[in-house]
Amino acid sequence: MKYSKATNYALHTMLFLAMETPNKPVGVHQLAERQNVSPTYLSKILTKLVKEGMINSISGANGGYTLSKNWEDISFLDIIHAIEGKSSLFDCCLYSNPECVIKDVMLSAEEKLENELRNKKISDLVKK
Amino acid sequence: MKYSKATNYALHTMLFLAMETPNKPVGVHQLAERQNVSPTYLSKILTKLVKEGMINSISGANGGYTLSKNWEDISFLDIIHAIEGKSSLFDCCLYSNPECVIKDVMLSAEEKLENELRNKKISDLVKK
DNA sequence: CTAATAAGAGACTTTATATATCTATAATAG
DNA sequence: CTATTATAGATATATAAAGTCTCTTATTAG
Ligand code: SF4
Ligand code: SF4
Repeated sequence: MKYSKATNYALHTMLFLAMETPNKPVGVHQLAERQNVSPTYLSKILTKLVKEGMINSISGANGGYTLSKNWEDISFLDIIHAIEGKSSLFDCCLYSNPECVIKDVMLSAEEKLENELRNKKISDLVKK
Repeated sequence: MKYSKATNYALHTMLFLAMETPNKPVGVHQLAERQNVSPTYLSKILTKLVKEGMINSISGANGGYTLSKNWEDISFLDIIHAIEGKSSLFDCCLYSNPECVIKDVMLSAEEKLENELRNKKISDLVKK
């Protein structure tokens, strides 16, 4: 079990954008170069962030990506969910079993992880 | 990112063994049947638990698996680590960067998850 | 001792997912 | 119109998970 590289790229891109001049679009080429990843692949990842409303994309010359208006509220968990999906880490075969003991432990542990990631925002990393 | 099925099988097997008469070996065939998994595959998973000293295996007629002496101390985290390995969930490209901000957040969140899993033991599920 | 039983080991196959790449299309600034 | 830049979809490659098969080793009931 590991976070995907795509999640890593998404987090770094958000951090880069947060450190840039606001409202000035940054092209995927530049973002990809800083992370040693192909622009087309990064583009595909960033499109997920666009669809979740975390960043805006601007086509055409001088286009690129900018952070969305509400970017200061975006948490690590939001970004991870956008890339990895929102389903639980633990797949139980019988969700209907109300007596289940294993599931409770696994889900409560996952909740601790998510709480921490929900409380950390990209904007926390920028404000010094 | 998801826990593997192998982890699921390992957790369930530990729970089954904990509910059985102590010291009476349970064969892999029986354990596999209860989980709808092939015996040879489950065997491969259980061998990992044997190597970590969590369970004992007994060959030959009337053989099978028993919990190890210290089984009451075995945590969820121990079992998960035995199957999934102990490496971090977050792979950072530059571990050497002391200024890293993303890594700190990811590792501290993982720590919260692990703390919870470390505090929950299989024996907690059996004692009523 | 022998035959049946049961775990372990290694090679292999299959399936699924992650990680890309390639090409074509759409939007926009100048 | 043309150069630039994002988006979409098909395809390809790599890696890992999940499962099978066969042979070996250990134990014990009889
Ligand atoms: S014990 Fe819980 S985790 Fe296991 S099969 Fe039942 S419901 Fe699922
Ligand atoms: S910022 Fe942190 S996570 Fe990102 S490359 Fe640097 S050390 Fe790694």
